[in-house]
Amino acid sequence: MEPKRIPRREREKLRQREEILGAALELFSEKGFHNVSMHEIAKKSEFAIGTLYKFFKNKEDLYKALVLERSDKFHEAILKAIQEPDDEIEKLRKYVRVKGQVFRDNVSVIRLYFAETRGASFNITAGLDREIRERYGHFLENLASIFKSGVKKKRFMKISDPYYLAAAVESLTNAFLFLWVEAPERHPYPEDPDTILNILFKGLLAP
Amino acid sequence: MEPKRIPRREREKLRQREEILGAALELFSEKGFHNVSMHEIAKKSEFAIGTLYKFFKNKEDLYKALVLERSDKFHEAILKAIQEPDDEIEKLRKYVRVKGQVFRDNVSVIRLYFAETRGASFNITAGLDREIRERYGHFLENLASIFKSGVKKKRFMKISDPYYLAAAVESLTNAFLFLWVEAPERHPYPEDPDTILNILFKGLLAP
DNA sequence: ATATAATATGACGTCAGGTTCATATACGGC
DNA sequence: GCCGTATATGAACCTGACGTCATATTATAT
Repeated sequence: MEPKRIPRREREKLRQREEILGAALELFSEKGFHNVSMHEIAKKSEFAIGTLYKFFKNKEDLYKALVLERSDKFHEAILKAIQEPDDEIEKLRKYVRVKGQVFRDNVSVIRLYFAETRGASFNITAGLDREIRERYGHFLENLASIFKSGVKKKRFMKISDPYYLAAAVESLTNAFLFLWVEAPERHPYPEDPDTILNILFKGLLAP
Repeated sequence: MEPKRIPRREREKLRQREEILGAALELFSEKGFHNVSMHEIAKKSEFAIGTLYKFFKNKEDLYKALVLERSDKFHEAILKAIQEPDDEIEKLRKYVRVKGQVFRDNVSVIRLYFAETRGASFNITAGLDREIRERYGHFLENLASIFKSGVKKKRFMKISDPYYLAAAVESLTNAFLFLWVEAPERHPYPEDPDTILNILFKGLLAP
């Protein structure tokens, strides 16, 4: 009966690390990389500056760890969720629903996510850029496979390349999330995933 | 017969201002606001630092002028283009085509545009943020009106709120532009606008 | 309880970069 | 060609933020 695999000391360290990253996330997501100082992060997380440098070799390293770990967790959650249903349509619905859920629960991570997947990745000097894009590419491939199998099973019409369709749902949901972040009351993220998906599912052109 | 309304001196000044903004655009679009120094801009534009401060009261002011003026020009070009055709479908096609055109001709402005409309607008300390979003909002309203009249004329099915449809085409085209910027050879921005629009026009679900 | 090792602290050195301003240069009228 | 005004210049100044390291504090072992 050993619930704690990791030595007490190590666990404490991890907790501290997490504490720092949490404070950093709030600050970065609100003000961006360059408008947050290590002093601020130290103060918010209630550690001394020197301590931060125990965990991360510099500011960029801290940021990189933060973005990578959080976006990994986030992609994992979504990928896991869409593994489950068998039906492609249900997969898409679940994707839309879970993405909304995850974002709702981690509002501050959204800004970082947008900041790093769209545009302004020059926030940081290279490096992170490449890694993030690679993972994002994998994520899209994964989404694309839904469309591929959907087309194969003749459930979906072949209206475009699966990869482009993946990019399309991604950007479509992002658009709704974006509207929501901007004006939560005016544009709530829809409860019913079909509110978003119908834009894809149904044809716009009158027959 | 007075082709030059503006005194020679003034014209010269404007030319200089444009020169500075041009150099700044290239630098900012490549490295982002905080990774570009006034010294760099001065050097690239071949003016003394002091001269920059003749035109702009500080770095933020310069950036703000740049982003606002360029994105205005850009929105104007697109709006003007979609005024012309009468048919809603043609309006959308023209929109997709012209947006691609404008972006192709001003690659460096893309990154700024993405950086400021999506995410990372915390690049700068407030102010710009609000103005950009307002203009972006207007732009979307304008797009939305296409869908509104399309539905009214029974050319379009009422698959979603016009404003959301506007956000959808916007994000859809952005997705393609994004792919293009990332890998121009692998994902060229489509010549035929319907390659993009079919995702909207045709229904994904098999009947 | 004491000694020793491990860890945490934050004052300070250093330096990059935004902004200023005294000086130099160009311009225009006489 | 000369003088006064307007404009351009870039060296120097100054703020602020990163990262270090000598010291203090806490934990562990005996």
